[in-house]
Amino acid sequence: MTSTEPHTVWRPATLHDVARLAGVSIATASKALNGRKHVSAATRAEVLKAAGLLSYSPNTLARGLVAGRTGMVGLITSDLEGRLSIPILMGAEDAFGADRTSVLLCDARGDAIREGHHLRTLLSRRVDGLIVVGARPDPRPSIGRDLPVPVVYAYAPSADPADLSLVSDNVSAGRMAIEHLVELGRRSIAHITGDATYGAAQDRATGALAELTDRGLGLAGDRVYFGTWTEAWGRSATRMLLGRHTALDAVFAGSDQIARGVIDALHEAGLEVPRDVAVIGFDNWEIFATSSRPPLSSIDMNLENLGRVAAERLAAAFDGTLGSGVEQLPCRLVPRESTAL
Amino acid sequence: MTSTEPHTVWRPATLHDVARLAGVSIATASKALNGRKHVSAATRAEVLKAAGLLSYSPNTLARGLVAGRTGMVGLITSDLEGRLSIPILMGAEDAFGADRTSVLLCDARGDAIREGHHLRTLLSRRVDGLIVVGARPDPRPSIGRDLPVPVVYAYAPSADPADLSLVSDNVSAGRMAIEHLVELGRRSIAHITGDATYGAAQDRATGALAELTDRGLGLAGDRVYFGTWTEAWGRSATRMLLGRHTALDAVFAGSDQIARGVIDALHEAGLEVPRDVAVIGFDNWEIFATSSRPPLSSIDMNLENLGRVAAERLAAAFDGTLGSGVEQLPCRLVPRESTAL
DNA sequence: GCAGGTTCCGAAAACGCTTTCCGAACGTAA
DNA sequence: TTACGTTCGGAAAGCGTTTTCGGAACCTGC
Repeated sequence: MTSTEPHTVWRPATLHDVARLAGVSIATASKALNGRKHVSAATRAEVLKAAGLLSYSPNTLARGLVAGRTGMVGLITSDLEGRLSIPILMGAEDAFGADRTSVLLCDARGDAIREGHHLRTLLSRRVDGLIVVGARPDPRPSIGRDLPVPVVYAYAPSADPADLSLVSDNVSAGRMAIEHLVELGRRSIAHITGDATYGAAQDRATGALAELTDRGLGLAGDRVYFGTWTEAWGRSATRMLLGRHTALDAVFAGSDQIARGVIDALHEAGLEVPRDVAVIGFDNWEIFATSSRPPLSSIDMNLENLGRVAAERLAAAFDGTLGSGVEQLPCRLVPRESTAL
Repeated sequence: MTSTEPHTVWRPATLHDVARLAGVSIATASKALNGRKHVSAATRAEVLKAAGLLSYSPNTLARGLVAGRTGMVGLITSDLEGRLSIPILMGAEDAFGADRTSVLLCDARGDAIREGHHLRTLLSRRVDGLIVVGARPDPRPSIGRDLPVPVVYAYAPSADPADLSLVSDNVSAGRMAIEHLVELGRRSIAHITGDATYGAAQDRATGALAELTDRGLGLAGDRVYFGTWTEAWGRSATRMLLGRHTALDAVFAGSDQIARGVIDALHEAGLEVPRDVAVIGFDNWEIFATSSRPPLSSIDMNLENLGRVAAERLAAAFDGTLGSGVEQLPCRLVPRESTAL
């Protein structure tokens, strides 16, 4: 908190510096460093040595100016806690190769004005592409047609079918959860989930019902228990179910939080998980799933994969074409003790 | 998923285009758009009209090339879920002004190799500054001395005292928690917290003890209950406390997760929160604090503020000097029902 | 009608890099 | 020796800006 010497220590070396030190022209230096032809081995070595001495690091901006590509993509999110955007970002980083492409992350905080603002900023920075991550898995307004760069929507699809959207396959995920429970030998399965206005909740329920029907089973409690995405709802819905004296040996919860409420209520009722009732959640939110007792089996939306595919689609669009429509990506079952045996 | 027309619709207009359309030189166009002097009102209007027609948006890269500033800062994090980095990023965005400065976010995933890699990439992109966010609030290795740009460490301080680090003031936070409970009239206060190897845990405990001492009180249970950052530990520590038949009318928990375990165990024992025992947590992790029953009072580390101050320090460093050492930033009490009355 | 001062505009350099293209130097074959 | 091909290296243009500086046009007061 005290030092006050001027901070700037050294200006980064430029290609010009390297060339001068190596005694060649900047053209030759450039070619040598980039492995181009028309440079003798001796000169190349000389240039590399000079670059090393100056710890030269090429100015990516300048390079981008001439190449017409910046190697940056923008990620616009509305996800306040980063639970969605960080995994997606990591997937994208992986797919691009972190050294070739960097991600500019902007949080629009659910505000369309701010979103437009960020969009303009990113475009003026000449990002090569855009990933838009919504806050809830339902169609959201398109961020704009005819943008100068390709755009991929992840998690929340665009309402405009001309856009390309990547979402997790909630229907299959619903089937997957039921399949898992049935293979455990469970036959009286209830589905307690969140807000019925969420398309994802509907899709998961649809998938679950389809799988049950295919196996000649019905839903314990006779209906899907829609409610809110809270522990409290998980508890009260479970109490309702138990109060009806229906047979119950498994619950498919629409989120890990709901699942925790379910487990709570089951324990209260003297039932043991998974012996008496197996429980599976959704989201695989580590902090909830692993700190639950017993640890919670869950369906993971594979967000890293979403990010990875988004990056691939963008990369393809850079030198080619971008598709359109909604692409469903598979979820993944993460079994833990709450569905063990 | 079917459209395959070539994607690129239009190349963004350049200053050259604007100038041509307005019938002036690019120098004049530049001056007109940037509000410089030496441009007549008429010409300026003409240029602005042309820019509007072409929906011109200046190329920030090119601008950065000549200005020697990119208007980008790098944020290197190891925070897998983004719980820390997103709030810090938002604070930084706010302080910089999202239109002037953008944030390149890189996740090092706790890997020093990857961190070095990201560092190099960011430097070659000529970011104007760097924010390093650690995963746990303990000193971490410096990312490097004599970098060409100013660096601020947030949340986790750098081990090198020559670096500037911004951390939350855990000692004061500990005092704050105790003060709050005492003002509620509580006198038998226990402290159940996480891993003793965490400096933050020690600091909070130190603050709590100091405040108790200042008020002539001791710690219920006679010692700080260090353990793990889990609900399970919160439960078992609480059971131990209750088993000792010590008077207990409040618990200061080291994290919101621990606090939830504490509340669970209290309920199990037939005690009511906050009537019999008040509970305060730490982190103010919304999802835990608000879904707890009753909603959990907690100490918020003010991460947005951390980000904001980081941005301010960097901005000051751009045209001046960067301090060094560890700067403690205040936490904030968020009262909810678990300490009501 | 002319020195002097304002205004306004444009040519050109610069930022750091890549790439095209031309010329120099060398070696080889006739 | 001349002619030709090959291999290297450098000059220069260009990417899209900003900024400096010189000059043209105009106006003022004598």
